[in-house]
Amino acid sequence: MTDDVAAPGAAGEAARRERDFLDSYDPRAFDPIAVTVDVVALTLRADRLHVLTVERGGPPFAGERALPGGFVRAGRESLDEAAARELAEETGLDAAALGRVHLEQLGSYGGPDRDPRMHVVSIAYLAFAPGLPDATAGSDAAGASWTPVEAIFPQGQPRHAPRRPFEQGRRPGTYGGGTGRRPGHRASAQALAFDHDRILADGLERARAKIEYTPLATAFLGESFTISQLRAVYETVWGAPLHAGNFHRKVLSVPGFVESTGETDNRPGGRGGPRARLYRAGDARLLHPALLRPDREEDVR
Amino acid sequence: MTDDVAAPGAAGEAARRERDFLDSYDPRAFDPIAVTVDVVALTLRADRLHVLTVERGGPPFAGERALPGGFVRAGRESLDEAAARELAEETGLDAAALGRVHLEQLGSYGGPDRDPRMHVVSIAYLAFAPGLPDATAGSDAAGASWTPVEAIFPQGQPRHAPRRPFEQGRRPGTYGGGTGRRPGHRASAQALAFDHDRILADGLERARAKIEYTPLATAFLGESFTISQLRAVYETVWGAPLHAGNFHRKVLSVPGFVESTGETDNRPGGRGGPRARLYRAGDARLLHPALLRPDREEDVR
DNA sequence: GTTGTTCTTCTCAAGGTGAGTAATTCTCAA
DNA sequence: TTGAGAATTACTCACCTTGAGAAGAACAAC
Repeated sequence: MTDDVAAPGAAGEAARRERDFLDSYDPRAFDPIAVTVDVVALTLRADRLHVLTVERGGPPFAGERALPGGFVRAGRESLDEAAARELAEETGLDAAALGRVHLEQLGSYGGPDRDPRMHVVSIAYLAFAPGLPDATAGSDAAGASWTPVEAIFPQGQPRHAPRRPFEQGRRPGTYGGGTGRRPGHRASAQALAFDHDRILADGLERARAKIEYTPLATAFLGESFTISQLRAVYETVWGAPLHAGNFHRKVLSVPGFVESTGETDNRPGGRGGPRARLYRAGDARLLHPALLRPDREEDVR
Repeated sequence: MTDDVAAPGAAGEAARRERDFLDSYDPRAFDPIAVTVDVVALTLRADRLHVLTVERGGPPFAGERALPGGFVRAGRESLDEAAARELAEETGLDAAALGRVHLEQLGSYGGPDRDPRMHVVSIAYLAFAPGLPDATAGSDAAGASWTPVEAIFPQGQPRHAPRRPFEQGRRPGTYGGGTGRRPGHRASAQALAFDHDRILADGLERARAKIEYTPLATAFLGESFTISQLRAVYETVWGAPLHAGNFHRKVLSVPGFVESTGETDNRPGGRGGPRARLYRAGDARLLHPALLRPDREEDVR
């Protein structure tokens, strides 16, 4: 049915009418909606997940913390470009360093009341960054800094309390202790301005899901890394300890996930054990088979 | 570090400043960006995947086909509401019928030149609908109709030619034949207006991925269905035949995917075989373990 | 040296998957 | 009426992946 999907016939007449239409078109005839990009930039520091936040310099929500973001420059940049620009401005990274950062679109948030000024549609982006220097506030953002995710969602919010299928190999600092907040403590009020709590929660869930079937966990690490460091990424993002032996076997058996550099770690601050072999990211874009999160029975409902 | 994530102190002063700011705020001070929603609505008709398209009544791209969509009503609706409204208008469905339709956000498209009129950011939505009546053009859309996806992407576009691990159980009409287009034939020019080809391609890939780990394939079917009908959904969306026996075992073994109604099909147009048992969608939101697409080695790269 | 920790490799049992076979029930056409 | 063909459903079997545990070797700290 209806096979005339493309109708390139009668091109001259149609082109003239299009021109007439565009000449008389007034972009300001509509009620305006502002378009912004917000970035959920995640990184790992000292075995804890951190998110880049800024302190808002002016109203609305002056003084509160928020995700970095800003208005899209109308007619001059794409959404991806706007997100990359905002991230670069806030972190002070140059294009080269930004090349090692994974940036993908997360989703859009467009409720009419999410910003008191006017109807603002925000396109959220998710970034995975390797350990970055302290975010020296680029220009407009008053104070950009890496905030521990647990400081915003004390319990790991949309996630349930992590279970421990076994206690062996528990690594300290992976979850819990450090902030002095007791487990069970929850953020009663919102921690970030606007609906950025929700955006961050969505970003975290996306990150947790994405490292299951893509090699993006390596984006949190440097050029070369050990299997243990890679495992620490998974344990930190998922908030659950993993079986070291099985993880090792799995990572090496998935084709294209990592490839050996032939070198070994020089162990700067190790707590014992043999020198680990170093690997770099392979050429796989998809993990096959995937590394699945343990114990997701509850999520099935 | 920086534990003062929420700063509710000095509330009076801050509130007064916020009010002053909002009173003097002019929403039209910025270069405008228009915000639209576009919907990739998929359904199954006669064992072929169809997408809802409209013929554009006016410029730009007058006369060409496009995805249904329209401007978001500033200050009056959320993105989700706008997408549901557009879908309802285009299909002529009431709220009740729309309740059976799955609608989720797909992604945003915001290149500065994707619309010749001005910078338009479009939030795309993806809908899974059961067999719907002919889309009687609601109001504004000239002619809304269900277009076979193969008419837009003759070869199944972003997908490679489907392989056949086995020939047994090939169902006619699942892919290939019907349009008279020979395999190998590709759409050279774009088939849909704007960048809607790309949006549709992204929607198809999302649909293919989503039915792997969610029970959303049932959203293409009626209240009750047979395992074979469910398998036909997977075969049509994935464009590859599946092993009937293994599929059967798998679907029944995943907890919460389907539940028996106790009844059997009355077989309106069957080609033989015993009456199949009927099932309805279960209460699972995630398939565990997932039904994975066969043969994705190439995608891994 | 001794102790404890980490890296790496094995083993084993349990469960999921792809492929094939078969009994049964139905439609359709000779 | 009968036989061919097809669909539903249930098995079987070999293979692979996974979770859990164990163990040897290498290294740091006391």
